[in-house]
This record gives sequence, C-alpha cells and structure tokens, in this order.
Amino acid sequence: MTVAARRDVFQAIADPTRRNIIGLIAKKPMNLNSIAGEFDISRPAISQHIKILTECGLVIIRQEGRERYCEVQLEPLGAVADWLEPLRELWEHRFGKLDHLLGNMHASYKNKKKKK
Amino acid sequence: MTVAARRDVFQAIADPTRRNIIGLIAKKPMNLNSIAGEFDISRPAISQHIKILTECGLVIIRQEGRERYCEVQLEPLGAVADWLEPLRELWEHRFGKLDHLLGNMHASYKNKKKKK
DNA sequence: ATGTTATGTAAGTATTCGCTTACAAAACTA
DNA sequence: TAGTTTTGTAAGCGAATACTTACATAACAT
Repeated sequence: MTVAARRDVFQAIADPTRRNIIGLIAKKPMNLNSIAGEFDISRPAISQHIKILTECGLVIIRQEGRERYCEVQLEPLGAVADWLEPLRELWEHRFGKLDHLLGNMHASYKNKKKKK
Repeated sequence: MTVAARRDVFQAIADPTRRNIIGLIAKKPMNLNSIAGEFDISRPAISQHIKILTECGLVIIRQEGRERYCEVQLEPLGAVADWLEPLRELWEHRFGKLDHLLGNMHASYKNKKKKK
C-alpha cells in the first residue's frame, strides 16, 4: 500500500539535510514552507527531500487546504536499528556470543601461523 | 596520518554492498580476495569499498605478508545509534523522554490559554 | 631467477545526487 | 473577480557514486 519502501531507508538517512528534517519535524509536524525556512537551501530542494522521505515511508503528508503538513513516521528506522543491533555488542565491548566466536577464530588463526 | 579524509559513517553504510561486507567480516576477519569472492562484483570494486570503510574508521587493515586482513572496528556506528536513540521511542510508541518533551510543550501551550 | 598471488590505483563510463531556476496548479484573500 | 500563497515538478548542471578494465607493485613459491 502507501508507497511501500520503494526507496532504501539507509540511503534516505545518508543525507545530513534529510536527517535534520527528520529531527525537526519529529518534534512537531510542519508544513513545507516552514521546514524550508529552517534551511539555507531552496524550497524546491526541501520539497525533493520530503519526497524521498515519503517514498521510503519516513514521512507522511497531511493535507490541510493548500498546506501540506509533514510528520514523521519512523517505523522504517527499525530496519536500521535491526541491522545495528547484533553489531552493537561488538563496538560496546559487551562480550556476548559473537565475541566468543571471534575469540575462537583468532585462536585457531594464530595456531595455524607457522613460526620459523 | 590518522585517517585524513573523514568520511560520514551514514554515507558509508548507505551502500548495501558495504553493509554486507561489514556483516561478513564482523564474524571473521578476511583478506580482500576472500571478501571479493563472496560478491558478484570485481575485486577492485571491493577494494574501493574497503577503502571507504577504512576512511570512516569502520574497518582496519592488518597486513600479513602480501595479504591484508580486514576487520571491523565498529565504534563509528555509535554515531548512528546515537542519532537513532531519541527517535526510537517515537516509532516504538514507548513514551519516554521525547514524549515528555512533547507533552510539556503541549502543557505550556494549554497553560497559556487556560491559566492566566 | 621466473612465475604466481594479493593487492592498490588509474582511467573511463553510466548513473545518481543535490541543488538551482522557472513555471504551473491549486487554494486561500481582498 | 483578481491577486497572493503554498506547493509540485520539469529542466539543467556540476559533483559524486559504483562500477569496469588495465596496469603496477610487492610478497611468496618453485
């Protein structure tokens, strides 16, 4: 339905302006002109960013007269969180199963190295 | 020379091949040829992806003779997690800090109208 | 030594990105 | 009615992406 993930959410949040837009309207839905007023780029540029964000489901538009209120719909970020989750214990050094696995592999690698 | 060109980690993980590379060598450090063997693109293409990943600090290279073992160094992903964190409760509908903020804003708005 | 392996890097290319200006279509206001 | 506001979208452009092939170099094997 509703424009289901034609666009990759990872690619959508790669742009810093789009991340700023999300941060902005997460606090409060805004119409397009107001959003554009917060940035140094042109209104059509913002419009194009909003389009990308709606195409990946991160923003939904609520039409009110001639204004279009943009509000966040952040469920697609779950895909990012899900990708991050199993990697997290690696960089946080909270040693779980993955670290055990790595430890074992390191050991066997070292054993295979020959000494002369 | 400590990684001159600081690359944006959001941009680095925007590419699905690079995410797959990270997922692959997170389990076990691999040399470049082995990594390339797991993908359908050319070896130089993988080499360029690895370069990007090292430039943003997500991968470090351990040279062993003529081989270069690539292993993950995932701390930079903390920046992604940190950006995600305050938004998370929004899409998970677990009403915490951000909701509190929104609630407060709403409350003060109400106070302006009702209480004189 | 010769040859093979593992790799980096240059050059070229097609595509995408992020932006601009210009224009058009609705929806309000006077 | 006419004019203003809010917005989408097309066209164009420079820069960045993601590849490719071709070649170069260093480490290993024979």
